[in-house]
Amino acid sequence: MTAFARIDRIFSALADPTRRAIVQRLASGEATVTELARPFTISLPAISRHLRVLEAAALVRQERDGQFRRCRLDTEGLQTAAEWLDFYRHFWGESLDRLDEHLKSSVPRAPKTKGRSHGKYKAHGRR
Amino acid sequence: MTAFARIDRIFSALADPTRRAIVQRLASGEATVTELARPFTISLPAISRHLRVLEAAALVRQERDGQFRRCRLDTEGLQTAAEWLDFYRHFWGESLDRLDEHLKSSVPRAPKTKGRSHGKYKAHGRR
DNA sequence: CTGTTATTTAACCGTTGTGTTAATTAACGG
DNA sequence: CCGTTAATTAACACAACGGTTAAATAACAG
Repeated sequence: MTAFARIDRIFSALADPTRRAIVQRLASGEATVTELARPFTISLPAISRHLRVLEAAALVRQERDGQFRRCRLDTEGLQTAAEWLDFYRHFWGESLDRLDEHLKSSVPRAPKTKGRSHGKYKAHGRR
Repeated sequence: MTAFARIDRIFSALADPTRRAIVQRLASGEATVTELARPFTISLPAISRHLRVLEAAALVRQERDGQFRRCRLDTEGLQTAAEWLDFYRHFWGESLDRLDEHLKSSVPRAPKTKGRSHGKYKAHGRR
């Protein structure tokens, strides 16, 4: 699986409020699917599918336990997302420094960044 | 604006690959809308709307500059998202410790977390 | 003024996501 | 076995999303 696909799944998964609530709930300990569903008004199948999305994003792991299915947080997804955010957050910090340098060297405005060598690329994976 | 709404906008915004690409691009410096659109195959109006979404999420700030509109990263959104992730990531770490303690005190399995006092709540904001 | 460039607004449309209910599979308990 | 509980699969409805093109707005340049 490509790094892009992983990031995409993680942020798509976290975009849904119900799924974020599930992550929050699981942060305080494991739970079965039915237990997870209880506080919500939505149906069990809906929760079940949310869990599959979370699992595909490496945000949740499920483990069969007889009749039950115990769900736990999977740190990997959270970690990956946090790294993505931090990377661009810090990158931005650095470029601020570079911008500062620029201003100090008496250049009236930052370069227009025109004529870059980006190859045209499509809007990536469908959604 | 509630904290929940802010988080929701941020993760919804980051769920789209085009919007993440814009964030990435802006990490290396400001750009106008047309400049941002260039590497993509999608139309300018599409980019324009993506930018409004990013702005509403405090991930991008726009500033009029005559005929142009200069776009820059807004650290606030990235920061907020990173904090959200870290909070639950660390919370999970702590509860692992608590789980460990539990196991060491010869309890066969972690408590079932039944009969919690969660009030039933709906699936929050529409999408 | 007039034309050109930059960007947004409006109207529309196909796809995807999320919810539902009904039916199915799996495991337990008498 | 049989009934019950846990969870998933299937089939469907509907809102929201992200794309498009055409038209509008804004600022600049002759």
